[in-house]
Amino acid sequence: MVQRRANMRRIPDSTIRRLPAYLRVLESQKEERTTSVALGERTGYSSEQVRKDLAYFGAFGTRGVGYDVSQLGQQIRHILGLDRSVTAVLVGVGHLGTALLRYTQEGVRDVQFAAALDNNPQVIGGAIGSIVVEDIKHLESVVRERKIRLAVLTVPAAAAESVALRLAEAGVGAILNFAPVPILTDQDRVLVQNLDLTLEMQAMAYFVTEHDDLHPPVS
Amino acid sequence: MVQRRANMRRIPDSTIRRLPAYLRVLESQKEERTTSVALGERTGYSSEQVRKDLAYFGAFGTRGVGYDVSQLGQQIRHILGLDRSVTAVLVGVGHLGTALLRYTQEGVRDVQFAAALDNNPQVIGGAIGSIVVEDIKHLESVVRERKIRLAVLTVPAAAAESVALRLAEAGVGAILNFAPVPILTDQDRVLVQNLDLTLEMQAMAYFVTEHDDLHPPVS
DNA sequence: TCCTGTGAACATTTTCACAGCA
DNA sequence: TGCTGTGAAAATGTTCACAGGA
Repeated sequence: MVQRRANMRRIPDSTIRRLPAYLRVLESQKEERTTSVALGERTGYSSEQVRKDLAYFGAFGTRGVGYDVSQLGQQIRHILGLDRSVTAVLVGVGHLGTALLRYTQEGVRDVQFAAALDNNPQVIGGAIGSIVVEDIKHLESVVRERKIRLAVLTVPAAAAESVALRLAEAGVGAILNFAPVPILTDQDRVLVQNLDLTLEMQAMAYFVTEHDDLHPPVS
Repeated sequence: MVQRRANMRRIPDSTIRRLPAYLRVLESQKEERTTSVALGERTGYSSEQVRKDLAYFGAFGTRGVGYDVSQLGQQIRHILGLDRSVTAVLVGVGHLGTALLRYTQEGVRDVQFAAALDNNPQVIGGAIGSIVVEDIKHLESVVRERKIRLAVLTVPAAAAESVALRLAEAGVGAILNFAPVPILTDQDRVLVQNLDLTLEMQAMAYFVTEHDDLHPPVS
């Protein structure tokens, strides 16, 4: 889960996490108007949930009618900061990093990577789409000069902590960490979201497992 | 979030999601014993949280002492079903799929992929580690013959829904969907967890954005 | 009438505080 | 004394139910 620096906040985290999903539906929408029911169906959330989420930032739907698609989209982009082109740095251009670099070059609504860094000479200098991979030794100057506030970490476990430290030191505001080890330090300076894909798969295993025998507390 | 088929449940979802993190710490642990405080520090959760999670399935720590590392590890593996070698199928061997295939071949504790499928002739027949990529047209027989219960979807958005349908039809119990579009159908037959990495990045953008101007509900 | 916006009820999750065993 | 296990309180998140404007 996201750990916050301060805690004064008006919009719940859970709402923030759903906004990008609404946004994507809105951007694939041809009609000018939509409703909370339609938005709910296409995102998998309840219509009440949708309305409550949108109401948090004073969304103006029209009673009896619904929401204006482009206006609402613009508003969500503004909340998320996506209208101010959030620039990010990706560290670790392996398969996962490459996948993320490609995804984010497909849509305009996405977070844009201003740089991709790696320490592998075989990778440095190569391009993923329009982004040229640079040497990780330039991490500090890249972050400072391009005013990067968001970092995505896709490095091996062993490197994660030290790279995170350098990123925090260089002044990024948040780190989305995909390395298979949690980043635990410096959480008052940067916000860290750990997202470990192998852990997610292990959790899923539970849901396909028969548990009849489990609960009688084992002795 | 995970949507459940039934809802009788004793261990909360939130607990299940943390168990793999505890497990990983336990397996990198040299000492024979550990405590809820140590486990908390290394996973980023509070010690009370750890104790409560472990108590759900009748864990036996020893008061005044702590938990037996190997016993607790074994117990968590059992809860998650990882001691019965959960076999999974990966569909879509792009960069993300390849990354997942590699990760899960590194540790014994992980979910093991029994098959990887794709529709690209360039990819079919190739190997990622010890796993040979097979033609997606064999999806149904692969799932049935290898008794696969868990599917990981890393296909393009356009293919996600139809592949999910085939997987559900073939009898998998759960789908972990990384495609940038939510799987919404058939949720009473299979459990679906949608995990969209680009959406996660967009949500992170919020946390590095200044919001002073936002809240005065916009008019 | 239709669909939003929202207080209130409900449910879930986390944190607190401490009793109790080794 | 040290650390677990657990009720109770607090916080957070979701659903219900309906008032009210277009």
